[in-house]
Amino acid sequence: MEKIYTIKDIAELAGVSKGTVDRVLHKRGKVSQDALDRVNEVLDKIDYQPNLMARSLKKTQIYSICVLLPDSQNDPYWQPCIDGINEAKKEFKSFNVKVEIFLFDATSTASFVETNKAVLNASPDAVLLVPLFHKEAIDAIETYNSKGIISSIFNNQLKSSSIKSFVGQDLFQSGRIAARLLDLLLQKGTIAIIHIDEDYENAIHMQEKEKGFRDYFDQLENRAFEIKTFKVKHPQFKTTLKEYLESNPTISGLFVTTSKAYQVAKIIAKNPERKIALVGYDLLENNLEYLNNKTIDFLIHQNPKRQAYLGTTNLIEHFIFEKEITAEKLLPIDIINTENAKDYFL
Amino acid sequence: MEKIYTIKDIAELAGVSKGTVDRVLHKRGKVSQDALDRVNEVLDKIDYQPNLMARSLKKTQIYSICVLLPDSQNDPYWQPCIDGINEAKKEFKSFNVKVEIFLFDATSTASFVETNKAVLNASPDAVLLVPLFHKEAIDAIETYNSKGIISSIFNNQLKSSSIKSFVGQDLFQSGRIAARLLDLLLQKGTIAIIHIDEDYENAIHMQEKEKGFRDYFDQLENRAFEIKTFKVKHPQFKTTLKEYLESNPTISGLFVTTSKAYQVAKIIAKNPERKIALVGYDLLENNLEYLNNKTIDFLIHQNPKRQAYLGTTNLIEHFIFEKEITAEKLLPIDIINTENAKDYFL
DNA sequence: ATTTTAATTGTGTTCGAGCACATTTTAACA
DNA sequence: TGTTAAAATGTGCTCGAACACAATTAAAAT
Repeated sequence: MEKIYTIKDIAELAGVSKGTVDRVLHKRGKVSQDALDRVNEVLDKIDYQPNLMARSLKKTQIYSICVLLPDSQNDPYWQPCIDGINEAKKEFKSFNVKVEIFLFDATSTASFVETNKAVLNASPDAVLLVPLFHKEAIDAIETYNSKGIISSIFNNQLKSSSIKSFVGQDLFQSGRIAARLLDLLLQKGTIAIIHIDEDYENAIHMQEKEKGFRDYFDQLENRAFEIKTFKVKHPQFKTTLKEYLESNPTISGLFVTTSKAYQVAKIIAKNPERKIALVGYDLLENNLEYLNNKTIDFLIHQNPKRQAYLGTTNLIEHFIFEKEITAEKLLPIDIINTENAKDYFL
Repeated sequence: MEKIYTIKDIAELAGVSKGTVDRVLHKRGKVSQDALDRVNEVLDKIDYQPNLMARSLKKTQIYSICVLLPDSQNDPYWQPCIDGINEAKKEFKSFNVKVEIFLFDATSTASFVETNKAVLNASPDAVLLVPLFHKEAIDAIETYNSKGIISSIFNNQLKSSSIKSFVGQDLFQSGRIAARLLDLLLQKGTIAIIHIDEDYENAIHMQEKEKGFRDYFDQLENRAFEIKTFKVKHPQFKTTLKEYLESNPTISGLFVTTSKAYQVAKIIAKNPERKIALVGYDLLENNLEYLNNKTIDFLIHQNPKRQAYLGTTNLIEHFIFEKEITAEKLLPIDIINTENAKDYFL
């Protein structure tokens, strides 16, 4: 247990006053070369760790962080994020940080833009956002950057030099995991990748998952599988998928790239004679229902709660502990079946 | 954003001095009924949150926590625990807590007892330990309790009213998960539960896993499986298991209840014509090797790092933030295959 | 050499809680 | 009623860092 040095200790060792040490440490005001050298000599010799309690007690500045994510009203996937953010808030409530949540409509680009404006209006020190809309997100992040506001993202990856941090999963690998599971479930046959609802061209996450999925089967020695892709949007969803399955009687496995596996499950559950293996995403209540009755075989957990929690704490700790912001944090990709599902809610 | 009250604020509101408020808050010294009522009235009305920075700045007392776990020299399973504890140490290094690690020999009851003595000698404020030896652990915990030292455990459950906290997994459920996976892999046939090395009668964790495993198959409607149990200790391990498998040619699945699945894998890998499904525990390097060459189909991750981390932080936060100690924290039981294994090392 | 100005260095207060000690009030007793 | 003991209450310092401001020293200008 090494000695813990204070500014006063350093001042004494260097033969100057604590004011001078302070000036050296914070590079403020003018210090003579002589004093500078003497203080630096001491600083080199010892490992000075500023007392964070004392610092944050003195500092009256309150850091402000805004978190921008989709409203869970339209998509329950986002609800756990709110919980994660609130957990982070609670954990650091004694510190000088204010965390505000801003929700936008995941179906509306305009809403995303507008909410970003509102965030800008609050002029926070940092923003954590879900960059659902590629172009608009880039714009927003550039604007934040130009105002000196730190931007971090979670859930989706998005390349931009203005982004300080990303928390999420390796979606390519995520696709591979789905592939491995269906390989195990089926051994051979035809599998369809189902992209529901979102615009495939703009949804990089779907593309990445598909790439990983196909990559797995491409690398398999025996070409026992045939992989198809099926894209469908909501309004005609039910009939279209039904027809698709009927016209492709060889399909014995489905990989749903979004959290909407329950919608697919609802359809295939109506025809229990035809056993179709089904792998999807996220622990929504609807999904769990079909997981428990074994219509869905596996769910892949994207851990939105932890993503939001880590994204938030990463920023908080940067401000109050001067921690470096972790540029990329990839969370484990959890495989969920009937038996371990409920453990993930604690 | 509600106002943050200080002791001074409360004193003014109640019309007393901050000394009196302090006495009320800490129930020390004598306070007149009148003053007590007035302060409590204010306290009821507002939500006073003591400033933890100020508190820990003032308090010079250093809390001491000892963590007692098996040496990873004999069993690499324990290495991640050390990492988890060090992570906790690092995170809270600015605070007045000292965390010391004590290692014992997992194969020696005497070593466990002795290490507990050493811990007692250090007279810490709390102890976090792995209660590997049932009787001796109970004894140690009782001793700690009698000296006013808080005891928490992780990895193994152990019932005692003197234990303040347990971090671990639901082992019964863990067995069920293994069962579900083998069900999926095989659909039908004979499966053997393999208990390696440890003394089954004293290893409750093995018993619980077996119970859960059997429970799953008992609840299955179609009795498509036959479940056997096989116990073996190290010296004769190799030949015994080989003979066992040869004399039971119908066995097509194995469930190894410890982290030693690689030892089993080594044997069955020698006879690749006979395909045997294998599910085991823990992300040891040896296990991962056989997972990657698909001799092991699934590993169940017991997350020792996180267990140790949470056990430690739980105690630290109790001391510095006066948080309640969480009595039981059950971690999710992660299912690992070739594709998601490496994600768990971040 | 003396004044003025700039550069450097030191001192003292603050943040909020905790606690020792000083002071005041109340109760007890002669 | 006065004295003393006991109970209650208030005051002031401390923790370490930050920062404003005062004090000192050095350099420049007269």
